[in-house]
Amino acid sequence: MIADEVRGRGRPRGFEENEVLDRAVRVFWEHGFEGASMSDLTAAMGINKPSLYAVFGSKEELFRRALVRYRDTYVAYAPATLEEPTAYGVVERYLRAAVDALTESGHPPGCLSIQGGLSCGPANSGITELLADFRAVFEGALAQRLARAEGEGDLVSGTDTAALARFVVTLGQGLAVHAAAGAGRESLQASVDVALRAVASFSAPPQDAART
Amino acid sequence: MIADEVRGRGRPRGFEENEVLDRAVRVFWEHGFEGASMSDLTAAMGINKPSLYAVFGSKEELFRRALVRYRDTYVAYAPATLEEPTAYGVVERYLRAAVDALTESGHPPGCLSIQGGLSCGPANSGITELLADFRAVFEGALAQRLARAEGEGDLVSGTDTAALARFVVTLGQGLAVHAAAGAGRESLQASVDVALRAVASFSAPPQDAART
DNA sequence: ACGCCAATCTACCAGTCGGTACAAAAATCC
DNA sequence: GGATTTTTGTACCGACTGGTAGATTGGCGT
Repeated sequence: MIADEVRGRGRPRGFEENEVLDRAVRVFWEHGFEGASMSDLTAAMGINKPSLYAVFGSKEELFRRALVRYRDTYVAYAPATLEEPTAYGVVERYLRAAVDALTESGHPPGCLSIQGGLSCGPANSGITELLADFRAVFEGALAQRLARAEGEGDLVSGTDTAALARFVVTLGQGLAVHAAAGAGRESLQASVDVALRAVASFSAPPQDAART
Repeated sequence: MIADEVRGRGRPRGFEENEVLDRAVRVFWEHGFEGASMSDLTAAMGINKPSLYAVFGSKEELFRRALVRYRDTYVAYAPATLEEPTAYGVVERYLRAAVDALTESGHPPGCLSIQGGLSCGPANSGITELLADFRAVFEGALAQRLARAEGEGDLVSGTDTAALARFVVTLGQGLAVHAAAGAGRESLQASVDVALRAVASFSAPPQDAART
């Protein structure tokens, strides 16, 4: 029995937390941490500053909350791709899904973890690190998945799986940069076509047709 | 006879234009357009604001000047790579040189055209576009070079050279993102190793061993 | 040596930044 | 129906933003 709506004792809130957080995500996504002012944020969220500070504490904490919300809402596809049975399948599904997500209509193009604050002023360098750590999480998970694939004989023995994982996420980040600059979905998918050739060159041939 | 030092009639300048511009490049490179305040800039450049405004006009114009200076100083290697005789050679040299430049000690890691302002506040969206255009220039030149390579039989006939060019610059931008986050040179070069496999798969076999 | 003129310095501008004090408003508990 | 408790709205805080006015400095041509 989870009762998160505790029937408070004072005046009830006039907004839902995730709802206003979603709006904050959009503003940060579009303008970055420093480019989004508190006025922009409160205007988009439809609440006043005191309410915002009462719930989220500070601009930086709001951003951290928004980043988590962004992950759960918009990047849930990424870990799911790791469940594909083959390494090639994982990479293909991830890159295809990434391009679709980066160019989906209905939200800003690109990726919050890139747009949010690749570089910040001296006071906000913590944001840059936060985002770098955020991106590193999936790279680590992908590297593990590809290492497993090599162990399973799914990638040719001796494959540098860490380099392959880094290649994939590096391309993914480049795709995010390009998407944010307005590149179309088809042209990005064409880049993915090229990248998949590299991945294919590491994929072990089907077991029933092993060479030698 | 070019006399750019006109021996002025009033008090001579106490600084050299390119010298202070170089310092501005570094500040923008590290903190981005919005993250770099005029105080940061003047402090690093060693001049006062009125001097700065007298020479450069505004923060945005200073950034435009800094970007040109950056291109001439730090990205001169890029167009030079197009002179390699083969498409594979062009791409390999470009990506290798890019990684070296992105991770070179003595200046901030990464690339000004990415760090400078991937996203900006509503007032400075012009900076974002300026940088996107800046990046697009090399992509266009590379696409042309690869198209020429296909015509010369250097790439297999029917190769989507535009997609290949986009793939290469997309990876390059991903490398810049990774480098800015502190990735090491070796690990980035390992990613390039992977990427080159894709490029190799488009390279026509040596003429003296043409198939069929 | 004097006047000219551009470059420099100090001090300042209005506007915005992130963040808050305080009182009115709206719900529950007794 | 108070008294209590929490949220909301307004109005404000000092600090800093990009950008400038005006007096001063210093090297040149004459």
